[in-house]
Amino acid sequence: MLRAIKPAMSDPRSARKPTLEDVAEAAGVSRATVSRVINGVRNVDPKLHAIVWQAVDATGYVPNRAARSLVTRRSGTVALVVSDAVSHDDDPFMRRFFADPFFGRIVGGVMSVLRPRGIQLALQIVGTDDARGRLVGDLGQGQADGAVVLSLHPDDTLPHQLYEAGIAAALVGRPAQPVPISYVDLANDAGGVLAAEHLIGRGCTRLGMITGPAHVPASQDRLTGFRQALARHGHAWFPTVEGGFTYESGETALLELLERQPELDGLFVANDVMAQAAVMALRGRELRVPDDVAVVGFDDSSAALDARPQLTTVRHPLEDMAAESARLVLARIDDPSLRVESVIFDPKLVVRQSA
Amino acid sequence: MLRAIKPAMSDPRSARKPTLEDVAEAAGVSRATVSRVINGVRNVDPKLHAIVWQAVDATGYVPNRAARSLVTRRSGTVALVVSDAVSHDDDPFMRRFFADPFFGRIVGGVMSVLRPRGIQLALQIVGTDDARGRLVGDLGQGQADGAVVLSLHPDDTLPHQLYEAGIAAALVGRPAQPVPISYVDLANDAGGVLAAEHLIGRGCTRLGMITGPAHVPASQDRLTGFRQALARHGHAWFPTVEGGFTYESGETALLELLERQPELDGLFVANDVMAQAAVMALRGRELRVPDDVAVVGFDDSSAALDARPQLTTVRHPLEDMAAESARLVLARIDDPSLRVESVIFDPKLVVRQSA
DNA sequence: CGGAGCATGGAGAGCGCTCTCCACTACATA
DNA sequence: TATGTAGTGGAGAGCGCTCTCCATGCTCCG
Repeated sequence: MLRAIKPAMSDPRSARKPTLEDVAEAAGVSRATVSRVINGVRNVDPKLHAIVWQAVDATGYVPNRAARSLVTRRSGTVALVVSDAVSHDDDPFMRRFFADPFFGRIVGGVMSVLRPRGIQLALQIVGTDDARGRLVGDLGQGQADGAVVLSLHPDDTLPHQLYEAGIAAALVGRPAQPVPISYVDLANDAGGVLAAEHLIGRGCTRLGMITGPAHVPASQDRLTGFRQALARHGHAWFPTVEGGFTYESGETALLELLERQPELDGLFVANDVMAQAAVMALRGRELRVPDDVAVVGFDDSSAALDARPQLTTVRHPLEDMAAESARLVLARIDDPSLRVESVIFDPKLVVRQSA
Repeated sequence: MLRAIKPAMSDPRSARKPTLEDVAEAAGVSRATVSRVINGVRNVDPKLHAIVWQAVDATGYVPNRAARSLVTRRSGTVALVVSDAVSHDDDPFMRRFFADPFFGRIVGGVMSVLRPRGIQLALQIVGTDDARGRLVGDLGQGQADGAVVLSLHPDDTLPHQLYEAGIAAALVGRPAQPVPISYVDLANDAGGVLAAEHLIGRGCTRLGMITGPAHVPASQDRLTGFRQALARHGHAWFPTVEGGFTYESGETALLELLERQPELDGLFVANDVMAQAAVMALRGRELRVPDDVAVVGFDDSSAALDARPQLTTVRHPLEDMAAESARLVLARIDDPSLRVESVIFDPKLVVRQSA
């Protein structure tokens, strides 16, 4: 007596998935023709075209991505790489980073471009140099066709490695070291200008600024814009204190600034977290915000809303920037010879209570 | 005269990537042996082992994932699926969702499990039924080995479709409709108990609750826990008003609640956003928080920190839950016959100023 | 000393797909 | 009728890998 050799088709896990071959047989054509129809290439008789699609429906065929990318050398995937220089991979900083809306807004922006084109988004986090090396290898091998890179550290070597490896990439944020890779960025200097003009418009005359770390390009640009706008209005000089983008550094910086300019009535802070700290510290000194000192922050992060009074701040169009970075990567994948490009977005002042 | 046929190796894009074959040649062994070494299987002479790794280094070999998964039928990828029932894919709700730390915390939790094992995370957003169908097809074809699913809508059919298709999956949050898929969840009822006991501990006697939508399991559980804990303390009845988890609904609900219980001195609200709205509305009625009415929220979201006074609230261990869901998927991929499992996490009360 | 038994490495098939060739038909042109 | 020219579909190679078989060489015991 013979036993059936075919496995039970009831369990979808063991059921053999239909292949191109099966569709071809069902449609009575060759594998190649089915492939042509599915990929919409070349001249296929419209009659056959219809028959093939019918067979696809009937068999429930879904193309096998692995097989396809093995031959096309395209994975249909773009990686979103978060690169940071932490000592170990489970750094608490990363936890904070993920919990920050910043990350989600970028994901949303990138997805809005990728999804309509049926391209996958693969998330990659690299904290160590070792991980970066592996990532470059994997991308070079075609694990993804390109990468949108979030470099969180100014000394990050990843952009350069990606360039060396010839991987299609775009950076979110101008790289600290010039590197021939396209990037999107915010016109940080324009943000500084916005802050300056708002404070001057309010009638502030004794201004000051808490800057970000001097080696971060965005910090420099915010300062430059602020300074130039003030200069245009005749303010040749104002005190600045460098902060580290953290709450504590904002507090310290404010106290130092007050020492150097006790009459301060207008303050620009290079990010919201430090601005929030500054506002708290001002109130601790019995200075009212905005009546005694008007404060403008930067980022429009959740810190701006947590602060009391809520912060007037400079806002990134982050989703749009992320979307554009995805477009840049896609363009580069299509045509690697494309010239390196940068797209700069304009910030917007969000007026709340602090200024 | 002969021209060199080999392409210039200077451009990494056109340079042929080394394959197993190349490594085998360099090591003077067969392809199969190299494969064995790289995958760490079976008995390979330690001497050859060393030689092979040396050849891997020398050639800069990186395995081709597509080729490998074509034969192993494993992609080495887990999908993080966000499933919602929106009319079109670019719903503003999605924008808000991505900007919410909730999303990032889950990504972080899932990554913490996947990364050490070298497994990719692919992000998938499905808003329409059509997209859901395609997703199930793609996953069935092996685009990913399994999926962590965030179902944002109680009527979502995706979990059931995944089960039908035999795809390894785990849900974050108990499904509204029972379905044989593992899930992680918060002990929402325990959260209700925490809130009740905190309010009673403060001496509140005239209690009330603003619940979430009745059809959302989490809402029901929060109410149940709160009710049972109060009952244990002799509070047989308290007024409840149903809200919709939105700011506006919280406002409206509070006003209705005050009408039914003007003497209210203790309030439990099923999420922070509504709680924040309730606090504002209470202050608008000249009722002090927490002195006149103590308020406990739920989620420990950014709304809890935005509120003034800041909210005492019930906190999810969201990262841990997400990590566990990833573990469940991985376990199921390894052994599809595993029984369906649920892992319930305990919430924690975060005491701030509102109660 | 012969053969069983085991450790080890190689040969080769084949995963599902794309894409280059090539064959064939149909029609126009010489 | 012989030849040129599209347009169309099929045959088949091969992408890079894993894994099952099989051959080989060795040890060990009767």
